[in-house]
Amino acid sequence: MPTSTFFNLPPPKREKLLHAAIVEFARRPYGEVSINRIIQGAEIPRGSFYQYFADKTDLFRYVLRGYDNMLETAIMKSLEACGGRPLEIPLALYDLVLDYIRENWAQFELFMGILQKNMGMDAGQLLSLPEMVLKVINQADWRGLEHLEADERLAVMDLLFSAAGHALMAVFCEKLSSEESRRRLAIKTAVIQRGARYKEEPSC
Amino acid sequence: MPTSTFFNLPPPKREKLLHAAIVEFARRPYGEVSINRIIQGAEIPRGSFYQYFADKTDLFRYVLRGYDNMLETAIMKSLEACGGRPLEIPLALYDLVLDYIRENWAQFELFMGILQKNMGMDAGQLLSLPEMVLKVINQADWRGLEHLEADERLAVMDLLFSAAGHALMAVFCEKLSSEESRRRLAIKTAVIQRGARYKEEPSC
DNA sequence: CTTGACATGTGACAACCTGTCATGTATGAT
DNA sequence: ATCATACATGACAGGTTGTCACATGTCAAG
Repeated sequence: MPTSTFFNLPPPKREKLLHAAIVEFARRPYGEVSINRIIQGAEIPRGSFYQYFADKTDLFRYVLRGYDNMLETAIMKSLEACGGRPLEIPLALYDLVLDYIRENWAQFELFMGILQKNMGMDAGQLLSLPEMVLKVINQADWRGLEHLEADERLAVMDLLFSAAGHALMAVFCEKLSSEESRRRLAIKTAVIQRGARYKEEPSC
Repeated sequence: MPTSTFFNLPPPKREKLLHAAIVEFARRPYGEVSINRIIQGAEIPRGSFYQYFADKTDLFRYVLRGYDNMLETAIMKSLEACGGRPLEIPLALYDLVLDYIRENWAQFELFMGILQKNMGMDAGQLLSLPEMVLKVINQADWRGLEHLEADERLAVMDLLFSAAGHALMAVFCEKLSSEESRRRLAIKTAVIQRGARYKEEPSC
């Protein structure tokens, strides 16, 4: 947690520091992030930085927090966009995020840069995705689906959100075109919906 | 790639260096790995290290490569263990890896430590999992299943392998017990098999 | 043997990094 | 005007990496 001193800072100074930090985190993997470069970017002396943040992880945690709300908003919007139908949510989320990316490219490039460069370090645990998935499950409308136990709902949404995350990451890392990545996500959704069933004797 | 000099090293020396590196990578996140500690552990002078490896990433890549084959073996064994039935493979893999972990704890703790501490940095791209998944798809026996296009097969196995990976990681990070993690993986498998279907008018 | 060409070993070094801390400065209450 | 508290600051110790000039092996040809 940043110190109270940081929050008492005049907003322009605070934001300048934050921006310098975001840029640096987006450009290099965590281990190579240099506080020196950050304070140069923010034009504050070294000592001041440590007045505001305990260390690099403290700053990193704080930076990521800032994106958590954004992601939650996107998820809630996509829940709405597909009328609460749970299986459609991850695809809607994919579209929404990609649209957002195109409009706010600079912003998102930073965010994805941070995720890409640091995922695994801590990012996974810092973004409170698991909680968000639970929230979505509770708010989604499951009535149109054949009955699923709570465990099964969790399983389905876990699979789909994880797939959506991979799909977005693949686009950002330029491993796949956005169309191809969307197509694959759609196939995954469809397969989960239809099921990969073992053959049975005809029963009707 | 390590230099040829490295490969010309007398095996004991080479392995001592490698072991020191593995231990260090397993103990700290990539950015905090200290070449100083590695060369102290291996009892070689600093200059020698740079005669063998271009830098830290070069060493890291090489270390990870060593585990790639191990993983491939495990996957192929699990393919066999479940008689080629594709949907069972990830569960079999989960069991196999967990058994292996219990028997070769020291080895695997290192491996998982490396993955956990560095995943996202590069590990995902270094382990050639995507290729392995393709191989499994080709070798599995899809005849028992209702027809799936090639794309759909890829989608299914992608979902399941990703789920298996998460399941193992959850156990290792002690976020879940091995039983609970296996249970969730089994549910995911079952859901994918059965499908999360929208209700239809009765058709028979 | 001796020479020389080449592969390998070596540690001092510059240049960078982080987190601390003693000291200086502002600000607001009394 | 005094004082306490909050804040600003850069020099510093101790760590890091990658390089490089030089020392030492090794091996084939004269």
